[in-house]
Amino acid sequence: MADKYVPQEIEPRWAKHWEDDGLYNSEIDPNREKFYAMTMLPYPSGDLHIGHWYAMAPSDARARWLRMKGYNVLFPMGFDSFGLNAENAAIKRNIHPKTWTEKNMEYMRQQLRTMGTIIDWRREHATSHPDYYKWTQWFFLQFYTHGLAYRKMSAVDFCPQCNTTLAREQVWGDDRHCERCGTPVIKKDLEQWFFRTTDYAEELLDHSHIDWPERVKTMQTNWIGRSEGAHVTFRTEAGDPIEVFTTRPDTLWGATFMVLAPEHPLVDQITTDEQRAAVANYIAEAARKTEIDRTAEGKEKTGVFTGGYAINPVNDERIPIWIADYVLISYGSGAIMAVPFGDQRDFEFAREFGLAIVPVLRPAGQDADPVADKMAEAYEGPGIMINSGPINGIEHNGEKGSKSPAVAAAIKILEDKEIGHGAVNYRLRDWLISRQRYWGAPIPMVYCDQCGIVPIPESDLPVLLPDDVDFMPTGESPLRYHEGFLHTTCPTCGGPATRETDTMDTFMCSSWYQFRYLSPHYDDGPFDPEEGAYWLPVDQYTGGIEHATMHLMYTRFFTKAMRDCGVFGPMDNVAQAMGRDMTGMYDEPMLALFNQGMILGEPRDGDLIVVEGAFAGEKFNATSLKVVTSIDDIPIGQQTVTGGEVMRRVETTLNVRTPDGRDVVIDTFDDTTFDIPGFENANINQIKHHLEVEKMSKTQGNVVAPDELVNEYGADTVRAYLMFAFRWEQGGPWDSQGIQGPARWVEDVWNIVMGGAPNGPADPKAERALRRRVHQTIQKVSDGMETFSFNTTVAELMALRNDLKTVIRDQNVSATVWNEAIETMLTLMAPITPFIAEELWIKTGHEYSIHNQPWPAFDPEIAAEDEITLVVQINGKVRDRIQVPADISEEDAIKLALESEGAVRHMEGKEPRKVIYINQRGMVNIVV
RNA sequence: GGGGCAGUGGCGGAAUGGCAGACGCCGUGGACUUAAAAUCCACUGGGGAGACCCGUGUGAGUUCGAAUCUCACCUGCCCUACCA
Repeated sequence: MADKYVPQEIEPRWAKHWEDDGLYNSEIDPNREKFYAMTMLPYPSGDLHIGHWYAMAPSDARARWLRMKGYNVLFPMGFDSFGLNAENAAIKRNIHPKTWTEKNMEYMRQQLRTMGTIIDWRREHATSHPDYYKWTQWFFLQFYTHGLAYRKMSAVDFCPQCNTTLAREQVWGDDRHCERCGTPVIKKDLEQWFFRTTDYAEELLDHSHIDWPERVKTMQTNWIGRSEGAHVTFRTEAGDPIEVFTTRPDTLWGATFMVLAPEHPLVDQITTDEQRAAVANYIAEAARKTEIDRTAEGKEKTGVFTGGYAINPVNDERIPIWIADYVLISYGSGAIMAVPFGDQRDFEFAREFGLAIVPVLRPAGQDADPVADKMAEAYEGPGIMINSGPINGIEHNGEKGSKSPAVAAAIKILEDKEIGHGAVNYRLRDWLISRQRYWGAPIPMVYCDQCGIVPIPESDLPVLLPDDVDFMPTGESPLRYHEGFLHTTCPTCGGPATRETDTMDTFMCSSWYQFRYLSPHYDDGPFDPEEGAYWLPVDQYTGGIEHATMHLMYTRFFTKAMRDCGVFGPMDNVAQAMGRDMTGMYDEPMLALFNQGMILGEPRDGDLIVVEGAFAGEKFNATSLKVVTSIDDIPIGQQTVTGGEVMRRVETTLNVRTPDGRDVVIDTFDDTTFDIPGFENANINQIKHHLEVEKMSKTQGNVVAPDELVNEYGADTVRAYLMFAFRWEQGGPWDSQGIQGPARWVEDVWNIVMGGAPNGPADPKAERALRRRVHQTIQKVSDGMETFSFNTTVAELMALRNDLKTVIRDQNVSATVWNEAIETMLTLMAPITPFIAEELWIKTGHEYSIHNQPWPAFDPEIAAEDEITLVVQINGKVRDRIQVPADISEEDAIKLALESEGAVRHMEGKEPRKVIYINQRGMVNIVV
């Protein structure tokens, strides 16, 4: 063969050619339908890992497919380049975050270019560049002006490792740890900036205009946590109001005590002198306890009586006020009315402290009222109200909110008596955006003794990050110690003022980046209205599920807030002139979303070793070490020889599991001899340790480097493998053997195409069969691209390869039919393996570029089978298969089926009771 | 405790009411080779000489027909959690 497949030569050449030509430059074209496809932008950690490839390459393939289908496609890329990693690197390695970030981005750009994407690099942006964060700051000012940003002192979550506050969404898990570093958070009282996300709670619950995965919608819905009920105002004996939220206002007549969160502002006032010491003690205890301690104690209720009393507004009963840490200051009003009869937590608390329980409902289907002393747990089900004055006899049907007649009746009474009103409460909190860190966009505000909080005028943006800063992790922003940054003059009065030294949560930068791609160098606004009117909104977004309640909520909030601040106004006229109807187009950032899965590390057994040496206490000091092939070669229970499977290696120490299941720690030294088959001068570094299926991480040693794969196999093969290996939405553990399949496929295609057309006598039947297969492949590949079923898409193309190999062996189609098949196959492959498709396209005498070819048209007539296998079933079991013409009539099919050998044998002369004919599947089922 | 998703060969997976296991990896046998790699050919869910039988986490059900629909259970993963 004259020409061998050398991806290392082909791929860089085409990558350069395409870029020099601007083949993938996306320009506004009102005559063509646009498609804005986007993948979540990477953080510039410094190395593109296999997860980036897995997220981007299939997305790129789909964008390419849409492009060939005739859409004007925009597929941009940028960097989420503010953030803690850069700052931590600065502290650790004494490199400036800017230097570190820029260097990483430069390297990653090069890596990304090997992937063969249709990224339009002219539109790249990085969120840490001043011409980007100027507009992040501008959005802050817009939100501030429109009342969507406010500053408040509150108990906020603080990560002691990252030395900064976190938004509620960024605190994860049972132990409430930092999303980024895993350290449990602590509470701090701080003045912080918030965005009013809760104003949008109701709108964020509405997912009806977006095609997003159910899972994401459910997670967001649960996160927002809407509950319907009522606000009720109780009063202390002194007349101070205590507002509570309840989902069960119908049970108000059973409220026998109140509980305040220990941090509640009224606690001090209510507490009587006798109780003061006990209360102070309890508050101190609660503050001291970490979240972990609280959970560790399970649901054991603790609390203290304040000595104070409140009046139940519906029946004027005098009820005691307690404090307890099961009431959270951060939810609702930080105070509850306790109804031990109908709420399990209140029930437990009442039983613990001997408080009154008043039944207020007769459970459905029972003919006697419940007796408080006999109850084992609270009753939360439906029934008829009792002991509840004006609402006695009304039904609580178990439905939530006003759908329950009893709840509706209770709300009416509250509103009539003006002691409360129907209300909706959300679990969602306002978004805390202040971060006490350097490497982020400065919040553009100043504090003036004369004028108070003053926004920086738009014309003075951006507020630049100073370069010369000490990166000491103090828990306060390093900017606070930068005199030149800190001290400024008040924009209003010109007097001395200090700047806000906190920076913004980096999720703020990524909340609007889809807009900046449109015009990354535009100077008169965050994006060019001309571009926006054409490209917006994003048609297809792809990325990981981990951002369901973070980035994906924030960007939805941001888009809606932008709309309400009038940011999209300038686009309207342009859109109208273009003939685009933008109704509802500013409500959601991304119309469709697809979540790809994650690639996990490859599992592997550790080396089996036999070690000679001696035990020194618990450890075994090795003099020689040998890798063996069988567990039977390892002696057990000896003093000078041990061994087993290597489970872990830390420096020169090995953790080994012996054949009888014990764990031994083996120390090796400079003079320890190593005998490892396949290595000349073996050393400890060549010992392989056991790997479980886990997330990839450097410390685990299970990281797959895409650069190495590209060097070895070429980007086309890596792309194809990532699309073929798993269901894209699922992901799974890496399999280093599996890449052989796609590697052979790509190489086969090369050899098939370079081998040229067959030259034997053509067989019309074989020609028809080949054309049929080609058109069936067009349909299946198109369907697969549409539905993100990339694995079956590649499988179909592999199957076509198999058929072409058969044709080569049989040498029985004409050059015309052959060439048509090759042409179509290359076009179908172009989105998946862009380099080899282009190279072979040109080599087979076609015009540059294959990536400007239209997607092949599917012809159902050519794809139709003319003969099918008729499956004959008796009572649902396959008993025969017969070849019949595809257009066989029902009668003929049934007749042939009844006469078939297998059917006759299994019917044993019985009469068919019923015969079912399935046309589409070519099947006859005979019931006897 | 609440909510969601999933369970198919040794492995990744295909089939969403109609021939279970497409496509690929691994494996086995053979060809080529002094040999190996690569490549090519054949086989590759289990049982059985075979006709056939069994088989999609378990058990029931609906149906002429169930991996697919319904119910219960088991297992795993994800989210959430004293949310009033």
